[in-house]
Amino acid sequence: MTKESTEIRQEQIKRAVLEIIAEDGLHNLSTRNLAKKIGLSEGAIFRHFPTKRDIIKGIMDDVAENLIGSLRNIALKPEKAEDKLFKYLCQNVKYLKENMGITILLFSEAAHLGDKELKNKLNQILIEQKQLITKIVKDGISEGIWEKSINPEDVAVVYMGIPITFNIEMVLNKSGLNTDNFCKRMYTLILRSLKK
Amino acid sequence: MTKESTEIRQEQIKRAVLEIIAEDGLHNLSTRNLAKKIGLSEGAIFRHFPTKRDIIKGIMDDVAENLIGSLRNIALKPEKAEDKLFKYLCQNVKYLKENMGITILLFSEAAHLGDKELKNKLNQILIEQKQLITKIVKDGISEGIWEKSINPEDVAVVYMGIPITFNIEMVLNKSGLNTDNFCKRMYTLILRSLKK
DNA sequence: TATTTTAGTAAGTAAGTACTTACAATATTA
DNA sequence: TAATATTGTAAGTACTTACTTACTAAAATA
Repeated sequence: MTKESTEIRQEQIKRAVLEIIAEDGLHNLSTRNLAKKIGLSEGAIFRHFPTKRDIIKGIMDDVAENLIGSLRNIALKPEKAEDKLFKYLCQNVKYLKENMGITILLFSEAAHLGDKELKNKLNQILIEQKQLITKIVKDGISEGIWEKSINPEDVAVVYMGIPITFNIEMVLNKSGLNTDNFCKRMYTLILRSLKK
Repeated sequence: MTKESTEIRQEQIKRAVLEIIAEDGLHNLSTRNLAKKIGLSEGAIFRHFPTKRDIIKGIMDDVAENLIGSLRNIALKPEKAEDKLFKYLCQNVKYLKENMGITILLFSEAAHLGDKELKNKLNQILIEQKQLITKIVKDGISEGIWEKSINPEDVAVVYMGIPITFNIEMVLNKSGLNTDNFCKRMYTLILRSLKK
């Protein structure tokens, strides 16, 4: 066995978690299968992560950094709100498509409700996403292009459902839903409810 | 121990499943806890259901009958599309609120992907819901009150996200989200994207 | 009332879980 | 090169899981 640093192994383990979920389903996510996937013994897993929960925690932190980070970039740039909304939605959908396992993992953790720390992490991810959308909507209203009587937070709630529904559909009938089209179509609809 | 018929026990067991999920989380849904909740021995559970999966299957059939049944009633009635849309949304949200455990159960099963039959059952539930919404939108377009260039199926996708998001929020921060208000606010937004 | 069917129990089973332990091989550093 | 820190393994732990078995008590029926 070639020896690798903990850093590399941690990345391999987190990647393997998402692969197992996407390919074989969450019920196959055991430390045994995890080790098999990477080609390590089960004990080696625990050399690099103290518990299985810490692996999940690590993945959640990645989401907070990568997905939320890129969304934040889009939402806070000094661009036209309309363009930001479009880019935001597309980036969101794209990330979920490329990391299919993540959504399943996140919401399953929410469903299991076992761990308050994980629950809070997920909650914060969702809250920030909603805040960013709310911001974009407010920007558009300030620009004068969108109806000012609209409640930006309600728009955020409706928006949030779109990537989630997208992901559920992908999980249920792995049809090759066209991301580009999906993104544009949803954008068109949301825009209709925003415009004056 | 008083003896009860299989019919009664089956209902008790299904109800107990939802209670356990809503109160203690999905990770506490074991046949052991199930039996304890009802006050039976674990073996007795298997007198009335051949496997644990069959219990879940039974609950899914209930959803198909009760929720989808009532939604179908609303969607197919000869009423104004606007009124139907509102009632549909409210009924949907109300059902999820009263049967909190159900959504968690359904999507967790989707996430676990273990059983193709369960997956198909869930898929059909979602497909029919989308079809009903699509129908209402088409009705509104026929009535001439809604923009005919809109794709009714896209509206259905956006719509579907709303009850799901609602439920996720409920699970995550059991705040007493006002159902009436929630329903009206979301309705207002969707209506904006539909109107000419 | 006697018999048969049904619903219950206690105790077990095999398989799976996350995680540990004692030790060995490999890098890194002195 | 020798000492040390690090990463690996095989085997085992205690526990939980869905489900079974052998038997018993209570209804329903003849």
